[in-house]
Amino acid sequence: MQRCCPPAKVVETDFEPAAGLLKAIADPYRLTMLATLATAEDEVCVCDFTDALPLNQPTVSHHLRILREAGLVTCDRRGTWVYYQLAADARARVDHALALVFRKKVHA
Amino acid sequence: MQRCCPPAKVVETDFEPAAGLLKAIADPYRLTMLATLATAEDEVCVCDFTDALPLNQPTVSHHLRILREAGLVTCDRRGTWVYYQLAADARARVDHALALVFRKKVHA
DNA sequence: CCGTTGCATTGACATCCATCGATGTTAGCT
DNA sequence: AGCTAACATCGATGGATGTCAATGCAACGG
Repeated sequence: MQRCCPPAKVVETDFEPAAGLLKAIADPYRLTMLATLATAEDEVCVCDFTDALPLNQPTVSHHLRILREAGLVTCDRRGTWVYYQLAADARARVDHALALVFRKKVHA
Repeated sequence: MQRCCPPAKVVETDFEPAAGLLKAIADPYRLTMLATLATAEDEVCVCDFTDALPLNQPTVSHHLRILREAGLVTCDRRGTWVYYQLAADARARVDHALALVFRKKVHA
């Protein structure tokens, strides 16, 4: 039987970091949080999320923690309240991860 | 006690579709497959993946199915072999989902 | 102080997901 | 037809993930 094809070369890049970043984003509530922070162009208090989302407070805190640990948001406690902000390079980091994936073949 | 802040407005967009698309991508092996298809700029045989990845054949098939159902790749059976190709609008669909999230406030 | 309020953390549970062995299906070869 | 090869599907299993009640902790007000 013939070969199936000219043996294609599977890329060997380590996509673990990129996958981790995308995993942190791949949730409707976390996307809502990111979008809110992006459109606000400013800090947003945690209570705004707990008020607006159909989630209990611990769950909101959980999602915010994931975004925080992914480096996509930063938080700042002032008094009793905690304010979240979109990390300056959040969009850039995601774009970079995608560029790593979708880049075309490099022509010599 | 004072209010925490001028009540920020949480966006009400439905991010389920976007999250679904990102979830389909948020895996290192699936990113590897997409990157391979992108750099190949051509079809890639399933056997190339089963050869190159440390996964059994059913697992490779599983990941390809997820990408297929997300509309990110297409497949074409020719004889015994099945060739996968990056969907033409794959990159655009992901970019659109991200644009939905990271768009700044619309100034009236 | 003491009670309250806002948020984080813990522990438990249910569900989803990645992986693989076994089996099914389709195509080619003799 | 019978055999083999390539890929898909099924079923089971272990690990990851989303959710919430209970608890902890820090900051304010009385």
